[in-house]
Amino acid sequence: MDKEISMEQMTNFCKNYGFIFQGSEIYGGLANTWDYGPLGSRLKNNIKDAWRKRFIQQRNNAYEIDADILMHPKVWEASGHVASFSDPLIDCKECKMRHRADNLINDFTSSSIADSMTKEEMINYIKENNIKCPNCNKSNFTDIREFNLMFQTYRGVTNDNKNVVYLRPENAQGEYVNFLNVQRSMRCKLPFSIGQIGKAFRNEITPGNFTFRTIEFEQMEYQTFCKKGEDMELYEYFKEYGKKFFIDLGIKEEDLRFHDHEKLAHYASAACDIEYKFPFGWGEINGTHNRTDFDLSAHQKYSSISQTYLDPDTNEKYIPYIIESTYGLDRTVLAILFSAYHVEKLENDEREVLKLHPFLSPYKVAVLPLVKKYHSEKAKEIYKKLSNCFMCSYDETASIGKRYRRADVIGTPFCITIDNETLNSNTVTLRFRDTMEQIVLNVDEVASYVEDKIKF
RNA sequence: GCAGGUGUAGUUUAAUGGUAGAACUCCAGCCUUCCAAGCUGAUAACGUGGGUCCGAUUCCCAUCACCUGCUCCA
Repeated sequence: MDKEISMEQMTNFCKNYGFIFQGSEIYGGLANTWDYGPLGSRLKNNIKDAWRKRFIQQRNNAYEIDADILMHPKVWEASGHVASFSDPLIDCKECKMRHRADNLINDFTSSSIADSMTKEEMINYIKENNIKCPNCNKSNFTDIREFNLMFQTYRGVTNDNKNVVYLRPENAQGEYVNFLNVQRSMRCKLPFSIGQIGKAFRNEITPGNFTFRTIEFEQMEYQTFCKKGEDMELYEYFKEYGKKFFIDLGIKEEDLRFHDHEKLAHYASAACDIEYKFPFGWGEINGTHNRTDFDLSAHQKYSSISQTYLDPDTNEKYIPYIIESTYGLDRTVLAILFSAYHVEKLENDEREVLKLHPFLSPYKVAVLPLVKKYHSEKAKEIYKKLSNCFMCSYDETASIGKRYRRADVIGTPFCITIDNETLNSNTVTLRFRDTMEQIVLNVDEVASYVEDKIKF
């Protein structure tokens, strides 16, 4: 961006132009929920399509699925989320600092004995050993409260514990439990990939930065199943492939960086984020993980269904390794908005312009009659025709200059004006958003001209 | 979850213990033949709930939401 824009200004921008609205706004809002408006959902869907093109269409042996949000509860036991997503939290009554009880004990003893303790055992241990708050050095804690990051609900009409189901906290398990289904039905050989776009839910209390951290969020996930030994090469490959994807979407390379993890999640042997430089600092927009054979092994154990692959080349049977590359869709939308937002100084004026990749733009062409009473009939005719090919907008109010600006600020790459020449010789003036250059085209050439320019 | 800040039309804001004025935007009309022109008109706001008070947008309390910084998570 040429001009710094704060998170607050971006929030207002998104509201003003119909990209993103606060969730349940008329009721005062619900924390960390945001609704995509007409332009925001177009942008988001275009990003999904761009991802599909790069990750499914243009790659060999890659398949998209659409798994259910609700899955068998055992899935989350196998994945480790039931255990590791419920942290035993404890608050210091003196300084109000919140801690994890198991960490307090483990740090105190320099061991991992708390990992096998129950809640009561942990409370007692802290009391007996007079473990102090690391912040204020006093020992006056609340009870332990377990806070599970997974949203729980119940199937059936009774709130019986046996009927607990979870909203998925990640999409990945949908791909893993369908590994064999996809492999058989698509006759896949390793390595192959399963991608999925969908919503996931995490019941986090932590505040978000606009849509950066929300309780409901959408991911574009890509799981590549491979032979052990080929995993690290693929891992490195997908890190770079992901970065290139973001650059192709229009994010500047200097606003991106890799962040290798030292502390790893329970399922991963290697993890690296791609981060974007947001106003609040660097924030993760992609995560690439080497999940090894952890997930499929766990599902084999919990389901008693073999998750092995018979390698036709070597006749070996083994559980594949998985390289996961996850894209936070809402975060990608936000990063792209920040990247695209510009304020340009003109001679006596300035313009706000969203320099989106044309493929991502909500509208591809704005159709503008030069003078409403002379040209609007013809313009509507052309608008109707072009709308068969791509999203168009139509604007006949206020001056032509103002209408150009309206198109600029929402990222429409092309404007065509309908004037007397259109009526006489069937030509229109086509104007580029980025350079404000104009060319004259025959009406019948517009669609194919634009189609060519909006490719991803 | 902690600390601080903010909350008045879509946006930016003004004033006020006696229910609010503007600019921009948007809409309608006039004008206008290529980059936010002009004129006329219209719509539109005190986050929510309590309390004090004859009366609260204003003072107090609570709550909700957002922003900033921590913390946490990945």
